[in-house]
Amino acid sequence: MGKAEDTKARLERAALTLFVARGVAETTTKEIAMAASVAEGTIYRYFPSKEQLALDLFLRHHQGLAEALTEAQRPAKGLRAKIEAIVRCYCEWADRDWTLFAYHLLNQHSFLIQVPDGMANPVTVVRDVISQAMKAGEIPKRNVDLAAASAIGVVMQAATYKVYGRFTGDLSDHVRFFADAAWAVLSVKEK
Amino acid sequence: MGKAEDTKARLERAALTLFVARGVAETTTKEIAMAASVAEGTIYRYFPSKEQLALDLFLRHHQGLAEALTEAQRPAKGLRAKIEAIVRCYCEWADRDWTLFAYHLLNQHSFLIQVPDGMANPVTVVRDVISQAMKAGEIPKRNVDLAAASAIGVVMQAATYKVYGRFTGDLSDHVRFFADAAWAVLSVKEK
DNA sequence: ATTTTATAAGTGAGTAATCACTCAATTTCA
DNA sequence: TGAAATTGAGTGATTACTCACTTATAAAAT
Repeated sequence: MGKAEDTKARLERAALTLFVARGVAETTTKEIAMAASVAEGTIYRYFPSKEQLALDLFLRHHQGLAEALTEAQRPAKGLRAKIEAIVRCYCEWADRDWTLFAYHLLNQHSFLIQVPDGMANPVTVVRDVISQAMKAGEIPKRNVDLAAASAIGVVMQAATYKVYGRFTGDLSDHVRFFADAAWAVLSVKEK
Repeated sequence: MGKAEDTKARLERAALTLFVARGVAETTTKEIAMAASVAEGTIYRYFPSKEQLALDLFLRHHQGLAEALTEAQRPAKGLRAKIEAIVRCYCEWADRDWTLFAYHLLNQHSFLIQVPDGMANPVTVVRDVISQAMKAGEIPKRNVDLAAASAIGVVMQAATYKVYGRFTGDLSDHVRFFADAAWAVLSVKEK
């Protein structure tokens, strides 16, 4: 890794850690610089602004996750298998870089509206899979967004609880449960 | 309503609306005052600081919701009925004052650690109900926090989607589905 | 090899703007 | 008429960002 790239990576990691620990607005450029062992001015050699740095970090993870989920579910046949593939991929992303994952999870509200049109999107991937399965008659037809939200919530709220420290250990340890639970949610029948 | 109480209520409502629309850190005291049609200084006759105002709003809803959930589930017999009572109560709170609800939902990260020990807590209520049901053998035994997170996620993620505008209409319209889905999550068997 | 030159990387004091909060003066109203 | 409520200009502190300058790196010329 070149010197410049190393500096940029150090800045991103320092910012990430602070953003998760104290929030984006509450983190100062001086703190980021100190944590990365550079002067404040150096930040602006690599990023046009603090906000852009924060957005870059978000979008990179957002797009990367979306593409990984797309690839993960593609070879799987049938909704049940696709769900498991998606859940496994998601949990592995979370466990691989928990700080980045937590940052993405905690700051969706701020950045989701700034996702460029056409950029790969984790939510869309899941929605499309569910929509297909409804058309194919694999699960009961209902409001797709509602069903997707509830199914996704099964995993995301567990991840959120881990961020809050309410439970510990790898998310991946619970892939089977999450997949079964999401499947159960989507299979709920109108009575 | 007295004049002072009216001013205080207007300030709270103005702050709430702005906090949801733009975030707490991004909302200035000047904006809050303008939205409430008072001078900036008036804020400080009713609240010691902007942060305390934000915390007050959060804690009042947090505690109110926890107490309502406790009452709602008490008379219900059996987990299935308790779940439905909890879900219905939660959705009604959301629909009754959506701005306050959205504020609470979007700012848990910042305020949850500041909840005083012993204060009624929505999460604890649900956790206890699930824990009881596991002990009673109504549902399979597993990590209570994990199960609670996934069950709660079914409803909370749907609420989050509504905040993002991904779907519209009252949450209460889907109580039956949420309850069925949460029940299905908790009933998932180890294989 | 040594010096010169060019470019990239890094620095940190300084700047302009913002913002939460104060307080002396004014208005409201019982 | 006195207490309570309100006002808004003022204050001190903070902060994102700039920029003139220094240092490191490497290529080119001698």
